[in-house]
Amino acid sequence: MPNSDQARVREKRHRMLQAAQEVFVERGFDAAGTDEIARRAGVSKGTLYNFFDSKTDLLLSSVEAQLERSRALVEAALNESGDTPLKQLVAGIRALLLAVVPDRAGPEQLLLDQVWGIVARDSAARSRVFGLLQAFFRDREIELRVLLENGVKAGAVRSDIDAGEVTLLLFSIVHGLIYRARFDPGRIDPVRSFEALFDLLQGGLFTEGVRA
Amino acid sequence: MPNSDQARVREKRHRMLQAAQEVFVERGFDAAGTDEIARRAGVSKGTLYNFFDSKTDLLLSSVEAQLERSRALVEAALNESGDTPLKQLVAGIRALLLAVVPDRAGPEQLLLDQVWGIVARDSAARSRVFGLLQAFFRDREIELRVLLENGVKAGAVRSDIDAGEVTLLLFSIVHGLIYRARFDPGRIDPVRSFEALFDLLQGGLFTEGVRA
Amino acid sequence: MPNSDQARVREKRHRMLQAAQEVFVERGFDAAGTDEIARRAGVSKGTLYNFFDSKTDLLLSSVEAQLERSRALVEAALNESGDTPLKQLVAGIRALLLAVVPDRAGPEQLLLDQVWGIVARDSAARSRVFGLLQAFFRDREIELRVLLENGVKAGAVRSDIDAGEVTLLLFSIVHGLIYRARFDPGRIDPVRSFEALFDLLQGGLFTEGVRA
Amino acid sequence: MPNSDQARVREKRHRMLQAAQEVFVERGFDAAGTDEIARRAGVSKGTLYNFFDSKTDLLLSSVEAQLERSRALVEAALNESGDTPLKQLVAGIRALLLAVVPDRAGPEQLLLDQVWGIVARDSAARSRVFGLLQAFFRDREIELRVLLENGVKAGAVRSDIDAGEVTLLLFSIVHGLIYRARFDPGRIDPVRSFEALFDLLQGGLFTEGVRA
DNA sequence: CATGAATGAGATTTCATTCAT
DNA sequence: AATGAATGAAATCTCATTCAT
Repeated sequence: MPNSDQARVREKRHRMLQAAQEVFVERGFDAAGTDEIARRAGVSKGTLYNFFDSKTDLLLSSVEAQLERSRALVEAALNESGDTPLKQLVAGIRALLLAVVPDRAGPEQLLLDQVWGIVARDSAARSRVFGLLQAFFRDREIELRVLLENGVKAGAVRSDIDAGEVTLLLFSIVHGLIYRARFDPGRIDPVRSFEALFDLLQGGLFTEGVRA
Repeated sequence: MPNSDQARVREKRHRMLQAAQEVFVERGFDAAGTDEIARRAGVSKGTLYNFFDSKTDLLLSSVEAQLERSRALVEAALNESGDTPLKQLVAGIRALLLAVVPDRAGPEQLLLDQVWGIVARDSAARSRVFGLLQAFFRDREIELRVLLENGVKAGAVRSDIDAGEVTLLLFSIVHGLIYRARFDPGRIDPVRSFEALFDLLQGGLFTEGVRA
Repeated sequence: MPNSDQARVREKRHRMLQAAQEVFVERGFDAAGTDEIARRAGVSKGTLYNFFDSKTDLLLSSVEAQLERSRALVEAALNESGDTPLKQLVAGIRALLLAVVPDRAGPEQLLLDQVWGIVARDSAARSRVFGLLQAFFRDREIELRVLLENGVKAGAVRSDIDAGEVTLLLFSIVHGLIYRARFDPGRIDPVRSFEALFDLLQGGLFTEGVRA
Repeated sequence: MPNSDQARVREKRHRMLQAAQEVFVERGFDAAGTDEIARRAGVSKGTLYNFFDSKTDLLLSSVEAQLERSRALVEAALNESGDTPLKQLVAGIRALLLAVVPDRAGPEQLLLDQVWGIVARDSAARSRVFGLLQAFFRDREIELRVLLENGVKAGAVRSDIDAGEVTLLLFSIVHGLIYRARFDPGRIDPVRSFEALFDLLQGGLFTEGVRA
């Protein structure tokens, strides 16, 4: 039954990544022990190292898996979003935000925090994680820039803008609000702030209403 | 000469923080050794521990010192900035950006990266570092919100906005561009993007030109 | 075809011993991995353990196989050697030397090196390997002592000697030159030194010429 | 009291080497644990690693110390030996033999066994240990060759010999007898065999009696 | 106050061996 | 008989922190 074997292997790998993610987020990368990860995954340490080269590989593979989940969430949101380019655009940005805000999407979003301490000391890890993040955000940007351009064509977005530049700024606000909310959660609610942003842009950047 | 003694002590403390900062940025917090920090500072490890409680304390104290330097830079920029509220506002935001972008302000700005691995495992550190960052950014926001409100009074800024909200969004863009530029430096130039933002806001948020 | 089966089994066993020998010599016993041995032999690790009880057994069996090869080399040399007892004696000693000097007989002769680290910690292994070596060298000594005694009878060797004692000393020189050449290869050439020994013994121990 | 400090440091280093030597000989290099070495030396593992770079360094430093002890033993024997070159020569060779035969000089002489497994996998260790052994035996050879040459001048040694060659052969017998006695201790007594060698050489190589 | 030798808990990773298929 | 994934004990080495001098 090679088919069932493959499924079991995939499931085991998934369990290990899941456990790793949890422990990394709870304890931080360096304080996380491979012992605990293996125990939570229900495998031996040896098996852990059969699947992953090192603890660092385990972290970066977890990041990879998490980005894939976020991608799927945004994709689903885009498919379900409204019928005008502007509604789709707003839905897409909101989905991205919801997919990566720890308060909403769950603590596993804090996994990315753990890479910054690694990239300072490990150039191979730096290359890999930077590549992953670049690819993820460039793909998301392309999706949304298309929607923005459609909005321009439909007359729903100011036509004298540089769509790429605006997309980047919108994404930066996503990044920035999330970053800020991390250490100032009592004051900053990224989702609420984003609603306010849409209101602000309406009449400026946007020529028609964007609130649901 | 107690005066000279005090100066010598302060200078020694400064040297230790400087050395710590360098090593933390070069190697990452966990890989950084107190041995090397002490050696670079020209003191013994015992002395290091007379001044700081722990390696974590050393990191957080370094962060504190760096935020103070950034604060001074922004203050200086505001004092030298133009004579209209809008020019002052733009100068202030630009100064903040320049003060905290690693590419411009130097690699020591990467110090903050090292904090995220710590806060996951040490709640006391989390409280302290979050407090520092909250205070720093709230103070900067207050300064700039005042300028924005002056801009409203002077008719240079749209009057139907929530100044606090807009300030937060402008700051978020600062955060977000810096965050993004870290892992996508070939594509993102935060300073250039900010100039583009001002152009975009002109005619929308701003009612008059903001470029120098 | 049970006959062909037996041959296949023997050949497989041979391949495993060959691979083990190579890896032990290249990496040292403890650094050698059963994974690599199995891979080089073209079998699975499970098969390896069907043929051999443990990694130690694999090493000692390799030693055994190598001693058998050396025995065959010496036997062949004796059969082909000259017609006088003295010529046969010299040929036999030279053959032994050539069969066990790593520089001439190949690096597999270094296999025995790996044994000394094992015998310190494993008394069962010690018994087995000491037994193998004792048997090998006693057999060789008996062969050569007979030749020496024949030489005495033929008047080619001083008659007032203890043949057993002299044989032992000649063998010790073989051992010693090989041992020394291992760590001082630039200075010691065991084969050349042995020729010099024969010259020296001529006129003393031997009463007639021994050089070919 | 820097003087007393130095002495304490030296004594501590000595204790660590002593403990290491014991454990290496008892268990073999790879099976020896740094934990046990530290415990027997009465220091912590950290201290062990303050003095020695690695377990391998600890082994090679132990070998170095042991060679120095052997050197001192031979030197003392030479100083106390008889008044004729021949007596000194025989005393020197006997002292060397007694200094390095495990049965007589103690089990620590088995330390050298442990290096052969290391040199196969560690070229830096190989260089170092080969250098140590080369230096030790070359120095001993020089000492004894001088005595042999003095014996020639005094007419006590055959004058048509190559003193270097003969020295090497005598040393090889030392090596070889020790090697052989290791795995065939019931049959080989190196000291007795050496006495027999002197008897054999008398009248051949030596022109006068050498037994005390 | 300063020093730096000593500590020892703790972490990652390896690898011989087993056994279900 | 053959396979190779899984095991998990074990081992070296590091490093923040202390404290006697």
